[in-house]
Amino acid sequence: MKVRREDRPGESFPGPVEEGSAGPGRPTIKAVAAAAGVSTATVSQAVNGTGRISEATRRRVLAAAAELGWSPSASATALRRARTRTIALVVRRPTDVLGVDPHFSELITGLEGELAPRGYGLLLHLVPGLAEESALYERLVAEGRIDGAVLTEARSDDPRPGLLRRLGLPAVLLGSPERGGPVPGVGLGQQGAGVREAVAHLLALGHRRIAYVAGPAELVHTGARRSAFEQALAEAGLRPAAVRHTDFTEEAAVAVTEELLALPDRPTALVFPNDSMAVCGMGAAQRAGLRVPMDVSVVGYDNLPLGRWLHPRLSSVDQQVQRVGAAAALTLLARCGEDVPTALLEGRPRLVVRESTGPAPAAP
Amino acid sequence: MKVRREDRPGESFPGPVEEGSAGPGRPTIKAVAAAAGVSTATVSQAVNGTGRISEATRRRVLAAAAELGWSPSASATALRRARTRTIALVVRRPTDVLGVDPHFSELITGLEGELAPRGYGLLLHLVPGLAEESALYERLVAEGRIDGAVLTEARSDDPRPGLLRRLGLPAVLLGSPERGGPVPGVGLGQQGAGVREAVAHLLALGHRRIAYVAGPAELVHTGARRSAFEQALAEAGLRPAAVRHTDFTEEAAVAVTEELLALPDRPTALVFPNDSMAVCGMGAAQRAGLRVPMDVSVVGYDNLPLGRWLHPRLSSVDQQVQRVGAAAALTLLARCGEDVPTALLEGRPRLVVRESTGPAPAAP
DNA sequence: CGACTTTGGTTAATCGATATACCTGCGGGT
DNA sequence: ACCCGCAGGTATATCGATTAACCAAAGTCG
Repeated sequence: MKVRREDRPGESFPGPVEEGSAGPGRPTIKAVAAAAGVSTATVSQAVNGTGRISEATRRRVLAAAAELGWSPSASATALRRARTRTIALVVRRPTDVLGVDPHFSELITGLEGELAPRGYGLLLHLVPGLAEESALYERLVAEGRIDGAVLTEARSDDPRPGLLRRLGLPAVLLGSPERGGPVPGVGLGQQGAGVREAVAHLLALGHRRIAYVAGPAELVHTGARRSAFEQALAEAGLRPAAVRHTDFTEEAAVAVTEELLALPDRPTALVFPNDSMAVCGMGAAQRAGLRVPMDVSVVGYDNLPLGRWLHPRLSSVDQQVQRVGAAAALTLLARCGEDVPTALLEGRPRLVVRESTGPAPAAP
Repeated sequence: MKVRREDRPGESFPGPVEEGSAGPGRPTIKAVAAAAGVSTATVSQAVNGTGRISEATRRRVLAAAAELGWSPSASATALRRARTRTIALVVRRPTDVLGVDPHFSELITGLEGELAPRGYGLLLHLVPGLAEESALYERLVAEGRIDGAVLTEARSDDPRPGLLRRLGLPAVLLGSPERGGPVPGVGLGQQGAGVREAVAHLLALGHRRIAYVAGPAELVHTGARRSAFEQALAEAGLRPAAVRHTDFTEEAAVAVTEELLALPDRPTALVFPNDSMAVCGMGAAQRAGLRVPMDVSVVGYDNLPLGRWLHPRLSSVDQQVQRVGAAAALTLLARCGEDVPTALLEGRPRLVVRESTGPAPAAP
């Protein structure tokens, strides 16, 4: 199919929109001032609540503004105040054929919930790699397009906090438990607790050969979770059946699962670093003729909505990404000089037990 | 967990970022002009390629700009030119507890691919309902925050194209085959073809009792696909085993599936309006003790990445959402006065046959 | 009663870039 | 020698809002 444009008889939306076709254009502060019989300065002060304006005049101005449907121009305000009321979220996508991790959908939902009511916008960008991400921040800052940025997936040696600090751009970092870095970290910090709970659950079900599928080694949370996993097992006097690092792709999930299930001493439970991969792993296991959870148990991470509806329903660690997003937004807004309540992120990651985990199979 | 901020000994990122902490602030066009020994007008013209500037001076200016790391201020340019180089995408999410439909991730990927290289940004907003969506456009336009908008999920009596036309905002509408409306439609127009192909596939497999799960009746594509479905069956001398409208939520998918499978004359195949719902339906069927595809076949729509990895792998109609996104971006950019190639959207929706469809079970 | 404060507003500079109108040499034609 | 045209820039108004400085009128107080 071709995008309409040629071979159409009754073309009704020609080329670019002609300027001024919408009448006299949008009203400016001048029009409002004239309508209210005051100066533009008064309008500005009335709307912003600054300066000394009588209640009567203020109402008159507000009425005039509403009447004309006027809102201050974002560009003009941004220029004058050097604040754009825009926050950037840059998503690095592993490969460019796949879409964005569903994880981000949740995060965005959480962010938007706090940003929108305060008149802030979310500027979304997708980049292939870390180098492009840094270059993008430089450009966005150089152009003065944003007031702050949300950094996701902290890495062990992450160049971004330092960069943004140098650029003077407020930022928050997700996925890092570290304190005192160049930018504040938010949530996703007690990842270990979630993993520990998952391990405890599996141990209680009688599992002894538990394998762990980890994310890319360069991510901070990968290490945190991995050591939590190993430690939790160690406390029970066990060692991991296996630990494999992956690049977070579905392909890798399938490949690793197949490999783990072919091990001479097959693990009875698999712990995955996110739900997408867990789903893939579950599929791979089933395809290999194993039943979940009778032959092998599977645990995911993130508790995506979809997991509730699969068969079997996916047991997963809920880390409340939405709330983390909200907290990140609040923290960032505070750093942008906005007057917001302190971000409270009560609770920690919790395991949600569903159907993909069950008693360990009797020893063969 | 609490967001760090209190009870911390070595606070190292205090309150709002203090102004000017990053040195002399970002360079302006004046600095570049001074460095190059020319006027600011010359700098502007050199950078924009307008006016008459000698090649030598141009290079000198560009060098100075690069040296200082200067890019024109987006706010200033936007104010002067009345162009923000920002496009809005407003996502309406059915309920606020769930995240964003993965479908949108694909769409965004496609949009970004064309927007980013041209220096355009994507402003993302989430709203609960249609009324809020319209109000949001009004605000964004009143504030002059955007140059255009991508409208998704065309409705049969959609107020948005008219609204944006009145507001004078360039826009494209996704999911509408209609021509000649107030704004151009893009792709997602031959939905019928995809459904027809799916039906043909099922018929060839021997299915005779095929049920159709439809989206909300108010969406344009729902009607288009539904009639394509009924027509395709009619051509084979059949009637739908059932047609049910839903609100696109996972809950509805599960409920409808359970209802359909409990029908006295149980359908042997189910066609869903998107992959998320198909996955839910598949889960519901399996949970009801049915095997997919031996007892019941399932077809989705969208061909999301995840479908490839489930067990069984999901048969689905691929409508190339990413490409549609790219085409939408190009069409919109053209309407914004940008010089871009005409959007070509070759191909039409195609069925991808995987494992969730199989021969119809022998009649009981 | 005159200096002083307070109230309620206005004037004008400013943010950074763009575009129009306007100079300034300089070579060429006559 | 004089005017013209043009290449190559520059001075300045402008986009729309904010804000510091300022001002007029109306209390206020010793």
